[in-house]
Amino acid sequence: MFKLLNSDKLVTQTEISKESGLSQQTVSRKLKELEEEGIIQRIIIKDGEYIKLTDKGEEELKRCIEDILQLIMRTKILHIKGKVTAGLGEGRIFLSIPYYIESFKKYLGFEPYAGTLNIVIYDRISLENRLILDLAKGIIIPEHKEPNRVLGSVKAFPSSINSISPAAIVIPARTTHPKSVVEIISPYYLREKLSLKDGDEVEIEVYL
Amino acid sequence: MFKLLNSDKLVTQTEISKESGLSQQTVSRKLKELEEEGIIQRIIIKDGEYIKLTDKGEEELKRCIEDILQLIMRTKILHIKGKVTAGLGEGRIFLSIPYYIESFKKYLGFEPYAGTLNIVIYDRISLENRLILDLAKGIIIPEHKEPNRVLGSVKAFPSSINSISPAAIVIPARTTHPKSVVEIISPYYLREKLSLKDGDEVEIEVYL
DNA sequence: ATTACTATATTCCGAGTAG
DNA sequence: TCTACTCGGAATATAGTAA
Repeated sequence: MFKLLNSDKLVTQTEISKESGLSQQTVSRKLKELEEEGIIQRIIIKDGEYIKLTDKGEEELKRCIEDILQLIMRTKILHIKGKVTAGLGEGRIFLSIPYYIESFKKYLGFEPYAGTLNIVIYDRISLENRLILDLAKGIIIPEHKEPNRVLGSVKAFPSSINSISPAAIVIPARTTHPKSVVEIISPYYLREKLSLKDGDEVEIEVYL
Repeated sequence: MFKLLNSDKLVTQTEISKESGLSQQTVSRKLKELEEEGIIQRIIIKDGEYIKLTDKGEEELKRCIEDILQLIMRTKILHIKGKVTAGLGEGRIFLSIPYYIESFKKYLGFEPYAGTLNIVIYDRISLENRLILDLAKGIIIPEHKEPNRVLGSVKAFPSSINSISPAAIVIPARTTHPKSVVEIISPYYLREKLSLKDGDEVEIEVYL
């Protein structure tokens, strides 16, 4: 049932019924209820219907994931692997702003080196774990208003990279990054400390 | 209900009942069912019970998270299958131009092998997914002007091919390709690495 | 084909209560 | 106190159809 729910494709209740093991009638009723609750939006035409999650629906599902995470994250460690890449860095801008440097020191306990290490993710598991970071709590460095600009909030996750710590994945609240890139800060110049060059694979352990 | 489920603390069904809004009787029955299904493990004593998720339970919950992620992911995974074909490659031209090689390294995190793998799509679903790529953001390798020529921008999507990654689908901004062909780059010589010959079917996972 | 209504069948919940 | 049973009523699912 779920898999077909956020499709931009035309689906029929019979298809959903087969996939979910429920009857077509139950699917009909459930979809109607979900629509009435504002979880999904439907366009019904002669040959079937188009179904889309609403923002509210997305929020609810994110809450579900958070609840589940609370449960299974006794292990509290996620693994993300990827390859070192240049550029793409919004993070290095943060590292030139005293407010963020002070905040990292205060919230993470270390003074960050003046640049970030950018990692491109290319496998499904790591990508999923990266998406979980969007939903997980993390350490929030709060928004900071200055006379002529607003410094947006940043979420950070204490991590180790190739077994070196401390380090942290930082995710700006407003990012233009694709979800397949993460930025690491650390007190060390990691490229040197780990002898990394573009394309080298690294393994990140993220502590939730 | 959930929050108390993985506790190493002693909990009573009345507590869970209050937290979940269900009756103590229902909690009793549900816990019994979960235990019989092997999702949780319980130690019941006079003052309450200790409840722990089993490995199976944890797996099931992880599957739930994956399902939900599939639904809400802006970063979606698309599947495209097709058959290996020779020629048609505009891509191999890119791979002889240093600017593109450097850019692929920078934006994708790997140094591409000097040739592309061309895939012909022949089924409706894959074709639809291919068309979605035209609309999706992807990773843009920007246009580059040189004294005597302009190197057009290229859109890339991190992918895996027959579970081998890293790899990327590359789509030139100005292409003469039909929409039913995609070009893959990778650090590997994929034909050899995957023992492919013309006409072999491959499955591509694309990360949006 | 579709989606969805109505009436019947099944499942589920919780009050009372036992152990 | 605990957990867990029985059982009647409520909620939910399906079969048969309508539109």
